[in-house]
Amino acid sequence: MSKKQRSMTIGTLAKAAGMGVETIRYYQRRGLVAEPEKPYGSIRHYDDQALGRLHFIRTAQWLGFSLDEIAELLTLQDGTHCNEARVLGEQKLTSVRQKIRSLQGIEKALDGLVQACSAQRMNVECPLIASLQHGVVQYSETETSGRSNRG
Amino acid sequence: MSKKQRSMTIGTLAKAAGMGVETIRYYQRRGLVAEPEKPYGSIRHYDDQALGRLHFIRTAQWLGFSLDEIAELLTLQDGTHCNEARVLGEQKLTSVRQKIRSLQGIEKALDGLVQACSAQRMNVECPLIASLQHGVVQYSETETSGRSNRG
DNA sequence: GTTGATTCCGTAGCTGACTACGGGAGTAAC
DNA sequence: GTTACTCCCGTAGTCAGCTACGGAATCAAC
Ligand SMILES: [Zn+2]
Ligand SMILES: [Zn+2]
Ligand SMILES: [Zn+2]
Ligand SMILES: [Zn+2]
Repeated sequence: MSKKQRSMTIGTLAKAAGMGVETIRYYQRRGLVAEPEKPYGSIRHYDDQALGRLHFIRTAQWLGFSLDEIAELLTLQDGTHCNEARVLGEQKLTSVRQKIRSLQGIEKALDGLVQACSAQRMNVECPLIASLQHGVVQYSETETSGRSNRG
Repeated sequence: MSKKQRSMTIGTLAKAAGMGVETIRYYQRRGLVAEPEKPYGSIRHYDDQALGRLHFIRTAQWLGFSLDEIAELLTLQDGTHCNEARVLGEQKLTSVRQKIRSLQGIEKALDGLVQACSAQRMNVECPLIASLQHGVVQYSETETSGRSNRG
């Protein structure tokens, strides 16, 4: 109880949520947040519930969920769908861990190259460049299957 | 010495490099690989050097370099620019480590949520959803400043 | 010497998550 | 009551890195 129900314009809401007005409109178009009724010859007004939804979206996004996935999460909002939510969370967790592993492989490889670079003193070739040319880097490129790391 | 200088069409080259023809053409447009002369009324031919360049690109890409950065790396190809190459490598290494750290923060948060989800037995609310709504997750969101994880 | 795949070339489309533009209507400050 | 911001709304542009399309020319197989 005692929820202060202040009413905001979209600009105020955007500022409160730390995002741009256009972003909110975009979410509305995507169906992620509702567009409140517009009083005749006036302007739409938003309440704290709308702000909560934007928070939800931002946090879920930070956790790696796409907007499509967030739309799915939002259908579980009543909190009675623990199993479904947990499954989505677990899937995301798996993919995050995979990303971490593949980035760690890359880190190892890059670190090796940079160190070789620092160490070379009499060689003509730069070991880093040479490795890119002759493919000395290996470290389990496997799962990322080609170009890595993004997505 | 003893470099077999077989001559390939773009299709063969693409197959050898494990990428599509269109990708190679795209790299040509971007200036990452050269387009060999086209004999009058004939077809372009590619050699092992071209293949090497594609390998270079793919490996560098796997290491997290963008095509623009790869273009820069390619100007250092003669191997006499160790310092420049090393600096680029170090920068990339830094950004990779940053990504890993922020993903680890996310992993921790997600793991916590999933575990809370699994543990709840008598509560009405799903803890994962509730956290997204009320913002219980914190774990140093700092450096990624907003939506995370991508880029 | 005909069929069927490849090459060539320019241009256009895709994904995801925004971001910008333009022009009219509404609102707030002074 | 005028100025200056903000809202509304539809459409279009951005970024990276491809991927697809279409129609002619060329090549490889039989
Ligand atoms: Zn359910
Ligand atoms: Zn749950
Ligand atoms: Zn130099
Ligand atoms: Zn070097």
